[in-house]
Amino acid sequence: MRKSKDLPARPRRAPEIMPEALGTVEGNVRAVDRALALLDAFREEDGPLPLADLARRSGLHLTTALRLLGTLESHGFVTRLPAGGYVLGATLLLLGERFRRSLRLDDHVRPALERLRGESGESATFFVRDGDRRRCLFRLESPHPVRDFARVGEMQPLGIGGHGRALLALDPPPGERPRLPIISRGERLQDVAAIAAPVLGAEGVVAGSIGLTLPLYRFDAAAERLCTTLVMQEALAVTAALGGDPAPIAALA
Amino acid sequence: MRKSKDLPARPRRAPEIMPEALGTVEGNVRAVDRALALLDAFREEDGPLPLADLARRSGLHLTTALRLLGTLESHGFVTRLPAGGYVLGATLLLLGERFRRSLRLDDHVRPALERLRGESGESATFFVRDGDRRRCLFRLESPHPVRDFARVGEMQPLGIGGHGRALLALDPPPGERPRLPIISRGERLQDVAAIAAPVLGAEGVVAGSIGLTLPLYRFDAAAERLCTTLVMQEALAVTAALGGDPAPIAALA
DNA sequence: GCGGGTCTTTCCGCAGCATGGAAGTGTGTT
DNA sequence: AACACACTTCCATGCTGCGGAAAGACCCGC
Repeated sequence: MRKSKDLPARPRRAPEIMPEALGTVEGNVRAVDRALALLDAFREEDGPLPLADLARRSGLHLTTALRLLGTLESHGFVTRLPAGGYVLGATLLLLGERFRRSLRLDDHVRPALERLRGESGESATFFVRDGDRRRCLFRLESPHPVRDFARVGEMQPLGIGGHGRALLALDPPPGERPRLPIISRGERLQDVAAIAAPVLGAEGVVAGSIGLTLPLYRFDAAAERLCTTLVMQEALAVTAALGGDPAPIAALA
Repeated sequence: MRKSKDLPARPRRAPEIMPEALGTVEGNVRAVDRALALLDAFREEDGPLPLADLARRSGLHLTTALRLLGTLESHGFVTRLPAGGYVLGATLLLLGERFRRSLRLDDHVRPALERLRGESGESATFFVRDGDRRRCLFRLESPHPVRDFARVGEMQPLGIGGHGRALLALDPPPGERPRLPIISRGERLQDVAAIAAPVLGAEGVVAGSIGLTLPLYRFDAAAERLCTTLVMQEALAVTAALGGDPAPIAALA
């Protein structure tokens, strides 16, 4: 028995992946794929979307979109307005919070961000690595009328920008030795400065990156001194709170 | 043609709804229903869940759960940990924020909550009506070590508790005339006080309810005076900011 | 080491389900 | 009125998701 062992190694799945007219990935349940595509069709700023728009955006037949939306609605993933049109549903808020909570960062990160913003008056943000990018997990807006923009949940590139470099700072390319906190001036976004430092978790891996962002014109020598101090202080504090070892961070200060 | 018109009116769908062993609602796409049930299977505090647990909780066959989770994963709705087990995925955070943003309340409600908490030192919360219940949309935690609990996204009953009554205060039962803000002492939760007032949107309908909650033992006469003032002030301010008419609220002060 | 347990994954034939065309209803516009 | 458009219902078809079976992976305790 265990004949499969004797057979020559064979690809796990049919290798002839056809060119795929639609975005349906091999091995996925089509109906679910399409339903999730409908959720993705809600882009940033649009209000209620009519059925026809949603069907068009997701490339689905009207009938199909209607049926899927009905199912999504019965679970609270979308809401159908009496006036007509669909919006995202409240269940997403619940699950989104549940996701964030499952990372167990709220308790320590949120207060740290509040201290940062409180003492600097600038926007405070926390990113985590997500694959080969980074994702904004927490964000407190500066009270200033002029400020940069970023949204919770958003993805940004790794390796560039204050947080983008901070997340990699503890595994630098050979020969380099970054200084913490990372200071970026107009690096990813023009006219925006960022001061960021990595945070270590209990397992010794980088848990995320904490920092401040502000318009470049406000980032004078005094602001730099203040932000540098504050960010390092909180990076060390959060690391300690998470049970991590502050030494690798302090070593690069 | 159109023979159906000549037939006697018949129920739109087969009326013999079978007892439904599973929770699959009539007229829904089964595969999607099940996939969403899997997401719901992630309850509050549990860490990574193995496939078998998820299948059990949602009443699905192992094979089915595996397939659906694969699809969910490819859209970032769940993440499979290298160590084994599934957790909710980051896409939910994005969509959850997008949902909240679609209500267009952030800009005015969040700063108001910050002022409330700043001046009172207690937890500030904003609820909206959701069907015949209410849902916590925003929440800022008090810095006090002793405080009540509530989570963003959570549902609570209408008609009871400070916010539960505030949401109904402008459509009172005949003969009653509630006073604003609503003050609740240990009404829904023992030992918790709540001070809440409704907020009106541009259409003249109740947009939500804003208020403070604190442990009852801290709610003395001085605290009551302060909280009452603050909550009314912010309820009026947010109403004005949303383009609503403050008069109905002020009239009940 | 062996054997029993649980969890995970692949494979595959069948049935039932999701699919999309067609036609119906309804609302607003010319 | 006639049209255009958005939404909804109905239904036959054939494809797709289903779950049984079995193999693999890994953990135990003996």
